Amino acid sequence: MTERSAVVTRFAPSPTGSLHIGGARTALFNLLYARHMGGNFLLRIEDTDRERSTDANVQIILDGLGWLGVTPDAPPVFQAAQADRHRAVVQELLARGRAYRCYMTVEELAEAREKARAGGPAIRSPWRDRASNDPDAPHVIRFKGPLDGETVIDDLIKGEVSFQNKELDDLVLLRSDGMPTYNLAVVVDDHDMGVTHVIRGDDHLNNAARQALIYEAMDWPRPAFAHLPLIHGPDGAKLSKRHGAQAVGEFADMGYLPEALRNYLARLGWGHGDDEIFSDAEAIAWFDVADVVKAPARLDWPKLNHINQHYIQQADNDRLAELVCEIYAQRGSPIDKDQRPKLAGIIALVKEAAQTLLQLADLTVFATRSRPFALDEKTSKLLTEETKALLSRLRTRLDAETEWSRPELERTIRDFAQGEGVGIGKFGQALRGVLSGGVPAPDLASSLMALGRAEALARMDDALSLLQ
RNA sequence: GGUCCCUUCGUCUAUCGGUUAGGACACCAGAUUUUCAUUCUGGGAAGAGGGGUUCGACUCCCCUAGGGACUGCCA
Repeated sequence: MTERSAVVTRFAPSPTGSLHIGGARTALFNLLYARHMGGNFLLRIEDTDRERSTDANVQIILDGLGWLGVTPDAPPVFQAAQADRHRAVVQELLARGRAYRCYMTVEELAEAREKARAGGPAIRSPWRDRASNDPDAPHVIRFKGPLDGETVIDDLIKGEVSFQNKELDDLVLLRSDGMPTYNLAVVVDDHDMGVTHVIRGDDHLNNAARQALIYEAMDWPRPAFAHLPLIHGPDGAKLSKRHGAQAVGEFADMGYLPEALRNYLARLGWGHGDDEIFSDAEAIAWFDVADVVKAPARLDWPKLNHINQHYIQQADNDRLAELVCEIYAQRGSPIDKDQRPKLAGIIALVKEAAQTLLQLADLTVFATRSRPFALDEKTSKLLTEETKALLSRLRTRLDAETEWSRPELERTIRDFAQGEGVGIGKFGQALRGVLSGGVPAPDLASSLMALGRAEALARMDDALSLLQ
């Protein structure tokens, strides 16, 4: 677009709740675009609503972004701290005749609003053209918008969007308690922070016109706007709690890897040909806000799971072991630190079947449970005299195994079946049950590997003696 | 109600006037198999509807329908 020297984007969440998945994607797109253009990505905490903003929520946002790997290039700017600057701009607007004091009561306002909704014109305070200027009486300061003409937003995603100025009401700039409002604060802060590209949710498209008017009134250059469609739930409705999760912290708790969520989010509302799985570097090289899809996208759990599974396969086993340990701890059955290398080995054998870290943890349970344990009903039934005799002989063979490796164990099992003149099916399920106790386990050779010789043989002994 | 936005397989998307409308997830079938899963092969599946513009529209314009956002001294 223009020849601006350096691109500056920002993510501006309000700490009145947790960091939503939609917000996380907005932040990601801001980051990707800034990186793509070789610019900077900033974070601004919009805490002008003093009643609902909390430090805890600020921390949640920071933690969430950190976990996702979408971190700003500078410390966050806190909007409320800029209140003096905001007020100064309002004074300037007043001086320029582009704002006015409004003394309407809440009742009068409610009435005007009702009228506006019933088909009347946009809200315009009767004080707009009144001379009264008593700074001591309770009042708000409103923007004095133009009555005619139109305001055009050249949105990078939506294209040209025009608004009739007469439809735009005179928004409040300064509340009666002297605190600036959102629409004023964003404009001032974006200007002060040198933001060149405002990339934010679709829900702000209407505000863009009002904000454009403020830029104009201050004779400030307008940034480029890009309004992203919102993320909806699987049913097409606005994403909410009943859809499973909305806070990024919840996605972490559900066992998603940050790089998987990043990849999924990037693909949600944006595409690059047939590419589905790509690295951060590729995303940066390929991403352009102008390519973002105009329509809202729905969150699709199965696809997220699939991508997550892919990244679990790619992930380093020691890292996965550490994450799985955390899950064990959360579940109230922590594992000793020195067991971690062994856990990593187990993970290597079972991870192909895991779509989430929670599932990965489940898949390791068979190997980490402590002996002796009761056998499940199904396995008990399988253990007939005949099968036990088979397993007993197999135990001898395994005990004599010189090399405890997967291919070797596989061969031993095969040879054993052949030598006995039976199919693997004759004892395979029973052996699995004996080794695992009935919880999910991988193929026989892998299970034996995961347990190690001593543990595997001990478990067989347990089962065989238990049922003597 | 008003203003604004959106509309390609079930879902995410590719296509930037000329394609048998491609891919991925999901689904179905088959193969492999000692459970579950994985893996492999194959399959069904789309331009909301109606008008234009054009030699030719998914692609450009208009209308209708449906969905969404906003309509606060919230952000």
